[in-house]
Amino acid sequence: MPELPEVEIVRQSLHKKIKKKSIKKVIIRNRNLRFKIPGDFESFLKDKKIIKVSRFSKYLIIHLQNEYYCLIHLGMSGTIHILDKKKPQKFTNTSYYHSPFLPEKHNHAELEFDNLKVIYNDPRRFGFFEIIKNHQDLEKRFKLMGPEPFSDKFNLNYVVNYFKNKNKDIKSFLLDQKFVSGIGNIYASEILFASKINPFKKAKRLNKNECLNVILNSKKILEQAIIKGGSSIRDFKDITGNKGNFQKEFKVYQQEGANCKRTNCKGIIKKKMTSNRSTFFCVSCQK
DNA sequence: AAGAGGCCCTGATAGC
DNA sequence: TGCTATCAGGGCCTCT
Repeated sequence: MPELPEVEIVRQSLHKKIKKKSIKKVIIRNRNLRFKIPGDFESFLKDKKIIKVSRFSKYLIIHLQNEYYCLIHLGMSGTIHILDKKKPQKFTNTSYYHSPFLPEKHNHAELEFDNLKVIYNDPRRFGFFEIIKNHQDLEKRFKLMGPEPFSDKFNLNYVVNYFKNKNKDIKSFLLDQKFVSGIGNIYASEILFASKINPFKKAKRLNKNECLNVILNSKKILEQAIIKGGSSIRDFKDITGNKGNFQKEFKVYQQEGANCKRTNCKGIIKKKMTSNRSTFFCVSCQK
């Protein structure tokens, strides 16, 4: 669910809250996430100081002392909540769409600090944790993935070469983390609308200019989403914390049946399901 | 080897 | 009311 912009919003507030603090206690209530949390997970974190929280793609990276790293992937439904023990009534909500109240169920993991608790909640359990024990392994871990849209590596040469002879449709490539990292189902549709490209066009059929538009719009839309605090498509009516606003900017996502927002376009927004995922696009101006 | 599709899981909502 | 079906922002695995 959370794509790069949402994970970045979580990162920013998490970093502010826990940097330079030491983990006093680790509680795992349910080890059965996307991947099983190993039995020695707690010992890697306990009594370690947080250097900083960074991010690659949709992964949060908690930098621990001694070059240890704890990766967190939120999957589809993972959220992170911070409970301030000094003000037990109030939650700082680093998730971008839940209500400010801590959910009662599915709080699978807790990191306790002196006056603070970080709680990982994930109903569907598609998220996961991963411990990485040195800097080289961290680099290796993300080397297998494509560049982020913001990276200089995500340029015209890279994309044009990558798409040669590729018979898969362009939308699938935007979701393919080996091609580009951080884009998910919402922003893929939005990027292709902005680029006036039909999501089901085969990648090898894209000309240079279309490739360039995909590159530029990927950067632009993700940047704007971060500035707007991410997208909150569910449950955001009661948020007092970091409420996202980018969902107000959706041009096609969840806009099935609406008129195309492009001036002078008379098209209708259509939704198409392929392999259980929805794609939204204008039938008229996306060629 | 690339590409299509199934599957992991729970919850919210729609339709009968 | 209570059942069933469908869909949700991800990504790994298997089959062809």
